[in-house]
Amino acid sequence: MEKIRTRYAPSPTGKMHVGNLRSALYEFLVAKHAGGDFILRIEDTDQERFVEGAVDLINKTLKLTGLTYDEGPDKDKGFGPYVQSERMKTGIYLKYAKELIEKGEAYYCFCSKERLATLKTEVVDGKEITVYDKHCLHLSKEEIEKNLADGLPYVIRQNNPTEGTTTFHDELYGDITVDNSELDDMILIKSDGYPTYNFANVVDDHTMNITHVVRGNEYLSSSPKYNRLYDAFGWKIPTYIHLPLITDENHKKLAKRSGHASFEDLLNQGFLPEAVVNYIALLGWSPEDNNEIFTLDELIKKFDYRRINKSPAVFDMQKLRWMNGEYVHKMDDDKFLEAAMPYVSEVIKKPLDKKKIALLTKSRIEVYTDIKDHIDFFEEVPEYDVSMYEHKKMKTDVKSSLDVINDVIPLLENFNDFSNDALYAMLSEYVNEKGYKTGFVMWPVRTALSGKQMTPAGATEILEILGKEESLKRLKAAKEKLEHSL
RNA sequence: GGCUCCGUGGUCAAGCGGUUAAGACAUCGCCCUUUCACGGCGGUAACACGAGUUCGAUUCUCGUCGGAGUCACCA
Repeated sequence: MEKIRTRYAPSPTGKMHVGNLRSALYEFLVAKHAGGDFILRIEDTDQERFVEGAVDLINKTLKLTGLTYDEGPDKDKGFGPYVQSERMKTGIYLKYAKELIEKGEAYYCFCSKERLATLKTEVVDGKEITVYDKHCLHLSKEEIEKNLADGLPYVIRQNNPTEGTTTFHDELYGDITVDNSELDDMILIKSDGYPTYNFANVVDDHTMNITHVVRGNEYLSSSPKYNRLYDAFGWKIPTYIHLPLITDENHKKLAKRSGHASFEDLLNQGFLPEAVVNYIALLGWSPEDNNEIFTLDELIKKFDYRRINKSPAVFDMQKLRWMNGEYVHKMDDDKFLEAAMPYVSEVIKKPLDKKKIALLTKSRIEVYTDIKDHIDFFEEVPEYDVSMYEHKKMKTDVKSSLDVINDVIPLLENFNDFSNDALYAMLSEYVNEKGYKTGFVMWPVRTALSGKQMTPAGATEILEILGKEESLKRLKAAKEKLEHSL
């Protein structure tokens, strides 16, 4: 059996959104599951949309996500055949386009923008729909020669039939048949000499021996045109696997232009690359078993493209957050600290044990950016209302809280071992003596220390971290606050 | 609008003629508890509709409706 070769063929026009990444992932998985090769090809034939640095970003993203390619642009060895603008310098696209002209499958077109504008157009949903009228197909040989000799700008168009049908096969969607009358004479070579995606992609996929073309299903309707190209050349048609689209919450295709989250944005929001990859793998595909969490290696083993779903999937930030949390919770403490410390340092300026504070948040956060809200009270007690001392379950109110705090302050003043265990033991003793319930004491103490309803640690842990001096300062402030309110 | 594709809970998603229609996220309740979270247990919630095929349709066929994609010298 031939070796499977897939490619990821992004255009360097900006950030990578999750739809792009998902395509790359599946292309990678289709190849790797079968022990094949995964190739990166940069499609930069649109000079106007080219964005500086986009290629680096693509490389960085693939590296971060572990989608390493077997062949692709290499800074050291030059971009070679893996960047279309470089590839074009060899004249490969024009050569093949001319071959098509000789076969009658393509033709020169000298139509000006002005003439094109006079063509019958229909406006639907704000989009202009124009069908080329094959005007230049009927130019005589002499006219073409003369135009070319005069240096008139031209494009090369595919010559598609107007009758009959074309059928192509997709591994997921089955046979798809389209009336040839739907196939317009798309441009193969632009007037600036660059090939269009439509043409370059066919020439490149063939010459690079791509066996499985895996791409988003927005290409489903143009695939028949590509197949006519393959047939015209007498080339073997690749296996097609069109992927269901990933949409936003409004069920619209994810797109860079609409400002949808890019992989970079997610990273900046505190998401882990592994979690993002894991999550998007599940958008349109599911394994045979019920597992949802797996490494890239496990994915490679399990991935069977026949289990890819055909219907579009909504990108659900909430589930991504959950999944990211799964990864964070399972992380080694050291690894967690490395990533979390910057977020902690951003809020904690006092000389507190930042590592200890960071670790408190590990089981509570889903993404790193959640850290801030959990720990800001360590730096400073926020404004809060005394009603926070009232808790039905703990059976506490303002009065009882003041009593407890009045008791606790001298206890702490005469206590020097500010470690969690010792503090807890000491306060438990007080609780027992008084015949209280634990929460009856801990709730007001914790509230006084934090000014928050929820904290990542219990009262005694907070005491330990804050230390004796700061803790007493806060308790006394709370005492005053409570007295004032009575 | 033409063409193409899609249609199981709010979301992801099993299912591939006979099931009490899985599971996950979210949501709700309970337990655990030094608050919250984690964890554990449980609840609410779905086969778009109409014909046909069949002893029997979520599953096959057709139609309707709904959604999306595409119709560029963008990819």
